[in-house]
Amino acid sequence: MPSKILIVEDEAPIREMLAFVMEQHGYQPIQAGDYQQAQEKIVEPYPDMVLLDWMIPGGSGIQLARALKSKEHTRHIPIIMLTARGEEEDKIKGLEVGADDYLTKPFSPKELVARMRAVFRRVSPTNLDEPIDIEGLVLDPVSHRVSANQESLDMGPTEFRLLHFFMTHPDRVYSREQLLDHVWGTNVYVEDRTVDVHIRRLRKAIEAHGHDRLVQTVRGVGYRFSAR
Amino acid sequence: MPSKILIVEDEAPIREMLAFVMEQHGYQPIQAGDYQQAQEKIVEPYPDMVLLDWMIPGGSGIQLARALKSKEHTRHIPIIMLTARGEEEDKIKGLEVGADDYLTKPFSPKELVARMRAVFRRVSPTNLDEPIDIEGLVLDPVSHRVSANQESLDMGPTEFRLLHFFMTHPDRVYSREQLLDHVWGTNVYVEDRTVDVHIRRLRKAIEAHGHDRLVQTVRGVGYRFSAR
DNA sequence: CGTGAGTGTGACAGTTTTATGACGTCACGC
DNA sequence: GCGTGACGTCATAAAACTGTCACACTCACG
Repeated sequence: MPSKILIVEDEAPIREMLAFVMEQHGYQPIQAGDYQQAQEKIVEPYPDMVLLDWMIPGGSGIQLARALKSKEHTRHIPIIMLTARGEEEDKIKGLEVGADDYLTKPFSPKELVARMRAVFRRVSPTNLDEPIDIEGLVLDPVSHRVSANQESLDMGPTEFRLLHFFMTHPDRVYSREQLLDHVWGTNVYVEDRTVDVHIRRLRKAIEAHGHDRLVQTVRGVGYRFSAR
Repeated sequence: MPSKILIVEDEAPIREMLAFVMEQHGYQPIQAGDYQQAQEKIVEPYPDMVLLDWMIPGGSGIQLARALKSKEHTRHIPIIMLTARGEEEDKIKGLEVGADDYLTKPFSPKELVARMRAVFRRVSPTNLDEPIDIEGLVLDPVSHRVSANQESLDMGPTEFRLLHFFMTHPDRVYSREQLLDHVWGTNVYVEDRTVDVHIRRLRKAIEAHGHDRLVQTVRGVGYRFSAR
């Protein structure tokens, strides 16, 4: 799941460089050259992090940070400030306003990415995931493993996600489209019938243990996961 | 059985808040405002976990952590450090001393509880300095040696740390990034793929004894150490 | 019984991800 | 200065996974 990173930086070359670095590391950059643009980009789907140049024209970064941190829906979005050397006071102010970290220019891409990782790690709550057990079929999100009778089952990543979705949403019929949305993610274009194939693979993976009945076909509608 | 949680925090309001949160979640809070008090509270019945503010007057948190981890009866008690923003080095030190996790203030009660659960889950089985034996593969943290069938195995320092981390955190997937954080340390910038190479070297070091299955690849996610 | 729509299956070719061997560098002890 | 061992990075080989098809099979209904 590529994270959306909003880059607020008025100097185009630097902005482009940042965007490039983001792409290199699997993030999805969104660029804004000034306060105005930034405001416009902060709409759903919200960015997962903001890289905020402190000195953007048309309003200081502090305003944007404050605006972000004061609204319910954007409060949680972490902000990394980018400051020029020696703007110590700004750093302090920035942290007070709610920035989560800062970097002093010039910085290396490596350092930036490392900081981003650290911030992400810090702000994202730990998984509470407990193992899910349905009819002896156990899915443990922590070890990322499915097992039955102490034996681990082998399956591909997609099958795992599919099963995970099913086990957390049992006893309910989902159309192929809904499954695509939930398991594959929105904005992924794939044939409906692809779901069938993965259902098949999932069944195959768990059938050896007599659990294939758990995945049920509802003709004309979709699939359901249920212990009956 | 409510778990006793020792809260070591000098700022009374924060301490009270923590105690309140603990009660809300069914834990039994024990409060200490400084090092001295904390020492006094660490008697039978021992607390089941310590929330330790790093900057307590009358002795730094590190001392308390070290004291706890050096005594037989308290060695196993997990410690969660509470640090102020930006004390990166302290975190590292804290983890070295034996803290099990850390939280950066300010943090949400939700996050705290989540971390606590995670730590409980993680630390429950293993002790710190005792040799760890998994499937005949024995790691002695004290002598810094690994052996299988009385034969000691040869591996580089990084592989040893990696194996040590794995053996103390089995049955859990870790992404390459997480492994870098835990084994290489934060603020070290190396490529994700470097982990692969060390996994390779680790496997090679232990495979001669039929233990290579212990290190498992979880495609698209990372690696896991598990006896299956 | 036919029929047609809806599903199950096995195969396949393209991609993505991981395993592996090699290489240059660096720190250290001789 | 010279080996030596450990590291991180690369290029390439090897696996594993994916989305689609074509075709077999089922089921509901006339």
